[in-house]
Amino acid sequence: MPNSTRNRASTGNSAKNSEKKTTVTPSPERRRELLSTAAEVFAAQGYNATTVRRIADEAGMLAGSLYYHFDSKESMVDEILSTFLNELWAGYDEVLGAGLGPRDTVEALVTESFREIDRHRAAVAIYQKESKHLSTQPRFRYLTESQGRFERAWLGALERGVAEGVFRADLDIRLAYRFLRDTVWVAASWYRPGGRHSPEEIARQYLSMVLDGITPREEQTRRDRTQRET
Amino acid sequence: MPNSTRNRASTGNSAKNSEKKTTVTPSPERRRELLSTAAEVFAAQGYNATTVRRIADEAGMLAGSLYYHFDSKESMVDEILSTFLNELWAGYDEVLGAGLGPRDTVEALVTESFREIDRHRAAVAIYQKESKHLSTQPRFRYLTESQGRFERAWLGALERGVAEGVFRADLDIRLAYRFLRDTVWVAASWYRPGGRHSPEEIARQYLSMVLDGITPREEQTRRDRTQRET
DNA sequence: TAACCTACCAAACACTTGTTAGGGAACCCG
DNA sequence: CGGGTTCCCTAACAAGTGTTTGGTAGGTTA
Repeated sequence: MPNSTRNRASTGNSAKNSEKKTTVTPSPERRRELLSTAAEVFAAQGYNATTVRRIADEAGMLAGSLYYHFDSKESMVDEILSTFLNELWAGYDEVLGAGLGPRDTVEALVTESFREIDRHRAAVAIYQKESKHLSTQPRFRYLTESQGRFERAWLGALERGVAEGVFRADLDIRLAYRFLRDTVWVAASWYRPGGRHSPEEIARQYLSMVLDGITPREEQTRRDRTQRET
Repeated sequence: MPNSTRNRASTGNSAKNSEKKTTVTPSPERRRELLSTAAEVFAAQGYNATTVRRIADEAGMLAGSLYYHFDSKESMVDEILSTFLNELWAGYDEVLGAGLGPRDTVEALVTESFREIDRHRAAVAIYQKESKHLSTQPRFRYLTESQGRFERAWLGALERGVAEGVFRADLDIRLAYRFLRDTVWVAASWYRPGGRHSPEEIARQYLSMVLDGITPREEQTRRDRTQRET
């Protein structure tokens, strides 16, 4: 594995820089197609349990043919996860740069997260299951970095919220952060695009539970009681 | 894999029943020790990514020696998960049979869950990551069944709660169920026994967020405002 | 037509995987 | 002492793994 002889330079190109680019140039559209099916299989079976033969099978070709488009199985997850995280942070940065208040920030982040789950369900599922032990490899260091940005963004919003009195003062901030983070992302394990609820609808419900709890508030109690008496 | 010849019957026992019991009898304590380290590795690396050589290494022995105690890698996860689920349901059944009201039931289930996480952190982590694709195999059908009991228990408590007015009437019950279930069990991914918070303490915080939300309620707002003005 | 490029196949290679077979050291029991 | 049991090691096997190599059908270009 470490000393895999770099080949495919048989046409005798410039021998100076050992660029990763192969001499052939697969079409980016086909790459995306294959990555999409690969992501689906990874998400369903788990990364390690998925054989490249299975991916090829799902794509209607043989195992070796995948290596015309990608240079390793690892590169596939890498590309799946990194493109997902790039799009995710594009959305997040927009929210974080909008100068919203803490509560609006939290709401916007949650909503944006569910939109990303809607768009990248498979990638999110992979991220959840595999990021922990993938991030130990230097190649996937960006996973750890992303997690750090994630934490700072959420913790910041929560802290400001507590300071401004829009969030409860008796919250354990770090616990609340993990609570929010987890509740949002685990949805990828059961969410199916095109189902009964739109991402925005699910976000609304989640926010309602997280912000106000599942027990009735004063006003709601009064209103419900009135309704029940009629 | 399908036609692995059943051996180890060379001593010529009664040839009638093909019992799984081997002729040798490893000590149950040693089994538990090995299962504990195996669970730790499974939880950290994932089941498929974990080699039996790695487990043996962690246990200070060689790969083949594990097969004196267990007859397959699959048997190890099986035993880890089933003993965990047995203990879990012992606790759950006690709660469910206590005749509590819906809210007390939910509180007791959550608290019990965190106690189980405290005791079986590794097993819970494995259950989360692997149960989905393990449950497709007939050997692990009990995982699916357990999930069904799980769902009925939670949904029942939630429905009764809504009917009695102790939970909000506008809840999407199934969404709330998944919300509760996930928020509780994902804690196993970051929880470390012996940390700052006891299981009961974490359960209290979680319940506080789930039941009352993270925004201040009327009374709290008033009290906090008073405190801040002093 | 000839040269070339894209996208795949067929077949293998090197390695890792779970698992097995036989043996042997330490210990208990008679 | 001698037989038996417990627990592990050494050494291998067969299947499966990711990956590479060379080839080739079909389309495009000149």
